[in-house]
Amino acid sequence: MLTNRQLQILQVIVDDFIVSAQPVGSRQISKKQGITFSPATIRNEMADLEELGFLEKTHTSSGRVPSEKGYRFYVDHLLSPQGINSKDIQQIQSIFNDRLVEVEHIIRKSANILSELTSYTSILLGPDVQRHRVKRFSIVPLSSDTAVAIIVTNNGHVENRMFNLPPDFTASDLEKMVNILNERLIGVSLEDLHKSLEAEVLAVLQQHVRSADDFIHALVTATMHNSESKIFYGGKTNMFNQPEFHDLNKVRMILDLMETTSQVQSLFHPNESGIHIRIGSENKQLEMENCSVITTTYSIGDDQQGAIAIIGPTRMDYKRVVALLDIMRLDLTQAFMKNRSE
Amino acid sequence: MLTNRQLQILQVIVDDFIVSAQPVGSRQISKKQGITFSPATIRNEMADLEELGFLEKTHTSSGRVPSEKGYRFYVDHLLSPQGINSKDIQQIQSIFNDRLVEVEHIIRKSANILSELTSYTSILLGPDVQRHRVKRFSIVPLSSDTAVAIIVTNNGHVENRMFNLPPDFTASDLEKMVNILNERLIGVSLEDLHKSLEAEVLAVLQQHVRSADDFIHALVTATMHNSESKIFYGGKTNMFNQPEFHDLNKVRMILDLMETTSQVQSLFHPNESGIHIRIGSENKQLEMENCSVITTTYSIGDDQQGAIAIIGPTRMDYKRVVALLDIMRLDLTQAFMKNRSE
DNA sequence: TATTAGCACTCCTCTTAGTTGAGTGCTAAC
DNA sequence: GTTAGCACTCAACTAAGAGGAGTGCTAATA
Repeated sequence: MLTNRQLQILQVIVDDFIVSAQPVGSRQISKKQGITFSPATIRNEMADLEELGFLEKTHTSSGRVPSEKGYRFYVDHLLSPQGINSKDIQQIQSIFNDRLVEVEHIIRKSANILSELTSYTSILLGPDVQRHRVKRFSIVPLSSDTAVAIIVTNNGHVENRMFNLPPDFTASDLEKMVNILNERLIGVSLEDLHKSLEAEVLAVLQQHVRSADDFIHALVTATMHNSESKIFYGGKTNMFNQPEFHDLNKVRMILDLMETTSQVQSLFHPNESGIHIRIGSENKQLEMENCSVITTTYSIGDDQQGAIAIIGPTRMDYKRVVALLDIMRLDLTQAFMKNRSE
Repeated sequence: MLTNRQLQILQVIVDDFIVSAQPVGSRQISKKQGITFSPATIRNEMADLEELGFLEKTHTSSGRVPSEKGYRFYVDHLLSPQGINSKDIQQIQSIFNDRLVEVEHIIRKSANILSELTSYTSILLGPDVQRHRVKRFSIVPLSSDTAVAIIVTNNGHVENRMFNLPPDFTASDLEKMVNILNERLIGVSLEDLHKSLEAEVLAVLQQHVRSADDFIHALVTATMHNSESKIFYGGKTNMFNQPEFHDLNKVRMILDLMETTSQVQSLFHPNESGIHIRIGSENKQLEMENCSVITTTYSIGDDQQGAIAIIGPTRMDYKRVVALLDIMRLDLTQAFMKNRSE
């Protein structure tokens, strides 16, 4: 159990290091407001805190730097909620000024504003298209041998894909096919679609329409392929500002990670509400060992969910980011609720 | 006019510097195959070439480095066409193995392979959607007050956008509207669409349908907004490999430029066929003063055009990149022709 | 007993000086 | 016209020393 004084010192060190990025010395701490004891006392306490694993030194005679355990403790126990500047709140509100209908635009704008306000990198996940339900199928023939299949979902998302028509395919075949699809598949979620297509619809189709296989195949790949939710980035190069990322290799690894959809997806914890903080090696990705990732989710009507992540150095301004994410999450959720009931 | 010997020396220097990234000295040149004269002679020639502006020194007693003028001359007069490794050709061909129907997949794959083969950054522009023609309109109502408008183009591209339905809008209104749109606008190109909508269709619509303005507005913004052709990147972080980009600021500026659609668009010269090379400050963007950009175009059926750009340091392997782009351009053009006539 | 002043010690950082080596320009000989 | 020779330049590296921020420990103090 830490004493009050130790808590106080740990807090000062983390707070100071977050803004200065420099090891914090005892003299420096003693000059802080609220600190009533001498540098020597602080040195003793720091030695204890180091022994307990909350602090580290960069070399034998340097000041102290928070360890991952130190950040973790800070985040869990010392994070007093912070108010956000009214100017910043205004900027967030400006996302919703335009009365945009499209989910995508709102999310894109949110990503940019979040990265601007935090000066870190933001990643926003759009709604998980897989859980949308089919609202309407249609097929538009383009030429004698190609056509494009279109699926509209209940949330207004549109998936489409071109496919080849078999040579003996007629307009009436097409019409029959569309009718069958619309009869059978309305309300099926996209994630279940390929099952339904193959199990239920294929047999019926084959009875009424010649060579339906190609079409079913195209439809299956169309819905399989775009399985991931869309990803929006803000401030991709913001990390260049951080002194800990003056190493080209680190930056490169993180940028490369962000180009890999699967890696980005795994930064999030779907189905967990609230705000989550992963510090340094708590992240599963090796590339992220110098980063902290703060994530949260927001809802987009129904049971649809989106997610937000902020990526910064472990020396991140947790207080501010948590506060901003909290506002953002609520505002987005609210905006999409209003949208729906309009 | 340069003497043969000067040409020879300039060529050796550029060729050498392209692979080594180190200033080239007279002794080093004298050891190259085909060089029969002594370092002292070479030094004299180099002094002349420097006076003529083709070479530069990094400091008074360093070897020589090509100037921009030197690269320009090299590119214009010394670029012997290079054969490409059969393994590389095979890799390019692999793009077309899958017999993909979708233009987008082919282009995406091409971007990746180009960046891999060159170890530079590649940017591919997809077809200019603005020149597609309307094939079919449809509107799918989602709820009592929202609907999604869908435009399918002759090339199988699908644009869509949600909009709000006026409160007194009925299903028959919707049907009428769609019919009118399909009667009047089939065959209109997307770039002319908003004109046609406002000039021709709006009046007709207003006669038959209540409060059509909102819808027209949504349709106009839908087609305006996605006006740019899609951009695909390959090897965004490849430039980290180049020693000239060990400076964080340079890399950052270029990465930021690549996030700005308008800036990226202006790298290209639409409507100019063949291969174009911009060296260093020949690029209009200040961020690109250390880069060379090689661009070309390919055709996607009809009069549709796509474009390719490779971005690397001015010390780029022009020979190889030009050869690769040439193959790529032809293969893409051919692939899309085959696709259409299938 | 808890706190603190004092002091020796550590180690990073910055500066200066010296060495090495690759490369040049110029001159004079071939 | 070409080339060998030589003095000179300058970046890059190494070594040594000064300065300074900060620590840990000891002993004095409240």
